[in-house]
Amino acid sequence: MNQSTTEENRIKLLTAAKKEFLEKGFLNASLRTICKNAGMTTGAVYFFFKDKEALFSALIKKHADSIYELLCSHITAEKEMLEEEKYSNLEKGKTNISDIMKIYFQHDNEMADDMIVGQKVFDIVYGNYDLTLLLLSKSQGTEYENFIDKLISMSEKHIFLYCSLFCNLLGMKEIKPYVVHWLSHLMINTYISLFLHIKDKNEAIEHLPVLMKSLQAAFFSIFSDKPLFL
Amino acid sequence: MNQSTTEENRIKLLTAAKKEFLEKGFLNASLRTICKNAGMTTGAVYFFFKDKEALFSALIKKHADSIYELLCSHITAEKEMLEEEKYSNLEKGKTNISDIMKIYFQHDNEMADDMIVGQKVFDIVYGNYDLTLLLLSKSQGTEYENFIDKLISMSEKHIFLYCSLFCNLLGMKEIKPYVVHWLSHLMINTYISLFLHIKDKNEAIEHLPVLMKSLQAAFFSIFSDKPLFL
Amino acid sequence: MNQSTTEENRIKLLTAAKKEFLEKGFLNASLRTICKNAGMTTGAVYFFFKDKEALFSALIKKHADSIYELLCSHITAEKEMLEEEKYSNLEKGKTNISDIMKIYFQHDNEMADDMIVGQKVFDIVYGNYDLTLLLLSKSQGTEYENFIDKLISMSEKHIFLYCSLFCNLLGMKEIKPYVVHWLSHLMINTYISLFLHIKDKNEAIEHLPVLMKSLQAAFFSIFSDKPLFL
Amino acid sequence: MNQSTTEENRIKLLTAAKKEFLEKGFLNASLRTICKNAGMTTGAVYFFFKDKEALFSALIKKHADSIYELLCSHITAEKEMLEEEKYSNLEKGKTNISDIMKIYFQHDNEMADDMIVGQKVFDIVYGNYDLTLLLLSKSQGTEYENFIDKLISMSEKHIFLYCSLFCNLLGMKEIKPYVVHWLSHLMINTYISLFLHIKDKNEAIEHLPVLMKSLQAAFFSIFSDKPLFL
DNA sequence: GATGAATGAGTGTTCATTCAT
DNA sequence: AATGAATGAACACTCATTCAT
Repeated sequence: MNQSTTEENRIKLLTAAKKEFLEKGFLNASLRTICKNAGMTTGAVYFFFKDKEALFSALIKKHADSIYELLCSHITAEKEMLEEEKYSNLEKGKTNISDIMKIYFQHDNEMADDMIVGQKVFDIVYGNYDLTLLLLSKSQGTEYENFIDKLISMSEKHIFLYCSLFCNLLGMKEIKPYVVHWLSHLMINTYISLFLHIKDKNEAIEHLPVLMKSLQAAFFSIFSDKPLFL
Repeated sequence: MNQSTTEENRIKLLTAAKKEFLEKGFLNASLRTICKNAGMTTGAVYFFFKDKEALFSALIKKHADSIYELLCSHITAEKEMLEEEKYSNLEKGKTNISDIMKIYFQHDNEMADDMIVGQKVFDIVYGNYDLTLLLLSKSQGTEYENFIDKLISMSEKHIFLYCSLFCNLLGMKEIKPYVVHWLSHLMINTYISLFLHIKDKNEAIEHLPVLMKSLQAAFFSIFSDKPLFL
Repeated sequence: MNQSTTEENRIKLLTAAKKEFLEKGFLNASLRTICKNAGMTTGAVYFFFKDKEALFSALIKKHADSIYELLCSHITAEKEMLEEEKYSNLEKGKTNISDIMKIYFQHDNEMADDMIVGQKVFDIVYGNYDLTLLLLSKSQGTEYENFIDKLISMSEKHIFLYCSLFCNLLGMKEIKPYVVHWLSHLMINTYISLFLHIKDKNEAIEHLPVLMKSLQAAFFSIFSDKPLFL
Repeated sequence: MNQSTTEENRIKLLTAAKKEFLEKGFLNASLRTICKNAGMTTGAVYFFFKDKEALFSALIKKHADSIYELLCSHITAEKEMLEEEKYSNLEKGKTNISDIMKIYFQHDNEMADDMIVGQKVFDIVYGNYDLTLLLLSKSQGTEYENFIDKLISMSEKHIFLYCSLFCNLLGMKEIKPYVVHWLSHLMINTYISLFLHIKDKNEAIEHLPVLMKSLQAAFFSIFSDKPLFL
């Protein structure tokens, strides 16, 4: 018991910090309160952590990194798929969107990739609900305050590749940058909204197919001039 | 001159407050700074306003209300349209989604209702860019911090009516509440994201048709079991 | 009584600050102690002063300025005397130090300039003994921590002019810069040491003639190769 | 290896302390920083030293002592010289200052005593420039903060003897105590100023003859009533 | 011999708010 | 109608020091 006391105190501090940050957000959280709740004195926090922000980061760094990296690897994977040129049989400028969608969903059926990634994300994200909440909603004033924007802009690059490819095949002019951004925004916030509203992971996962299908509809509709698929 | 001085001072205070809140957000804004910039002393603010939050509210109340009410009246209007039962020719449980869409877009062609509302919203929202920014991004810590959620949950009721009607006609079981919420989230955030990224109203409006079509695709795809309109 | 309370409080604060700074020096002084002794709360100091250093400066600025300016004007005056070329009858390179001293002390007898300046300095410096003490001994950590150096380097320029002139007349090579600096150091510290040791102004003034004569001896000996005026 | 490790750690600590004290002065130095730079933990310092001040003292005690003792022994030596009564041929009350100076400088030519002491001082003082700097400029808050005063008041006793003797021979009344103090101040600060401004020992020594001659002029001028050696 | 953890009082500073005038 | 003075609690953070191990 004795030798673990320090680590226990560190954890007490982190636990109290998590609670306080969740309740008040980073900026309004009080180190005093955290220490008091951890049964320690104000100075103690500075033994373990450089400053208030380091305490916050210590809570969520690993978590934030794993979320970020999962998205990175997903995007890298998709990029490779595009480079494999599944769409290479299609004739540039003369293809129509239905042909593209057929290929897209073939692949999707095989891999169900989007949903697999979705599930992985949910494993992590729901694996520590509080930390994710901290990261997404309570990090204003820290280096993580733009975390969502980072996710969006990463996903944006990925979506842009698809848009470029499809526009090229369809003979359309490029999708406007903001629309690409918006699509990315849509996707990332779909996950985030789901997370924030549905506290139970399995229930969230049950929602995924519908949301994905709907997002895909939103996405592909971009490439059609017709009012809507009629 | 004398009787208007007071009103002038009120306005100076509000102007300085707007600047400060925009720069730092509600919580981090300093009343001291506001008063200094308004050329007044700290006490003055308490003559005009009950406290810091009342000052913030005084800035955006009208603006927030008008946005809120516009959405209300839009929803009421749509509700009436539904009650007029444009879809009454369709046979319950035996209609398919294409039929519904035909009617939906007929009406839309006549009215271009969604886009008209969109334009009205933009008139208000871009009419005072700063106040909208305050409301959407700088209101944490005030009664308005959940303003977006309020919009979403109002829009939710509206979307729910459509969903109910369509499901009924299609013989589907009801759309899950969260999916309805999410659709609403999608729509509201589409406006908000557009606003935050595109500072120029006309440019924003140019984006609307694409975004609306895409949102409609997302919406209608909900009612189809098929992977996607193929 | 009521309307003067604020100014009284300001003075209480300054008085308490003076006491605390004198006892502990700027860096080790505690604003809390100052406020407590002034019968005020910690925040009060920030109504009157920007920060701790501004409180210190408020105490001694005028005082420091008047000392500095007195020295400035003295030096300017002496410079003009040199420009009047009292020494113009002497032949460059062929004069000896006794001739120079004769002229120097002629002027000095008329004006007793050095001592008059000395007396003025003492009027100011002893006029508020505590403030001078603050400035000279307790200002580490403030903008005044190098005040003495400023005085020395100003006096240095003045002494340099004399040295240049005399060396020129004597046909000597220039006095080394450090020696000029040291002479300046000598002079300024003579005043400062006197001040710090002799708390009574008149007693201090009684010492001046001896010290001045001795300093002059130190000064003129620089220009002689002989062991000493024998 | 083991038994020297402790000593090595002591030295690491002292080295890091020297650096920190030089940079920030005693009061503003941080034990934390010292320990960190020494690669040790905060507690370690308290094994070797009683407290912060003991650490400082451990650095400079020997150095300060040797400077102090050199001055002591010099003064003792001079006292003996005086007791040998080199000036015993002179008639009390009827001697003039020139006669005294002749003897003084005779002795000085033989021994060049002042300058020899000066060189010894410089060997020590420049032998460890950092420690001397610590002692002279960074010791505020420690028992050494008045070290210079101690030197001055010791040298004072020495100068007092000369003054007494000379006054006696000259038939003058005693030099005032403060003037004696000031002369001592002059001398000690001449060394200190030289040290602080001229980092190179040999260059400093080159300056000594001029400074000494000048100081001697200052000294002997004290015993003359005439305006100055004319 | 030295660590590493923890203390607790201390720092200067900022804040929204109050209130007599 | 508005000032200007003052409050007092709160803030993040630093410090020299202690002590069980």
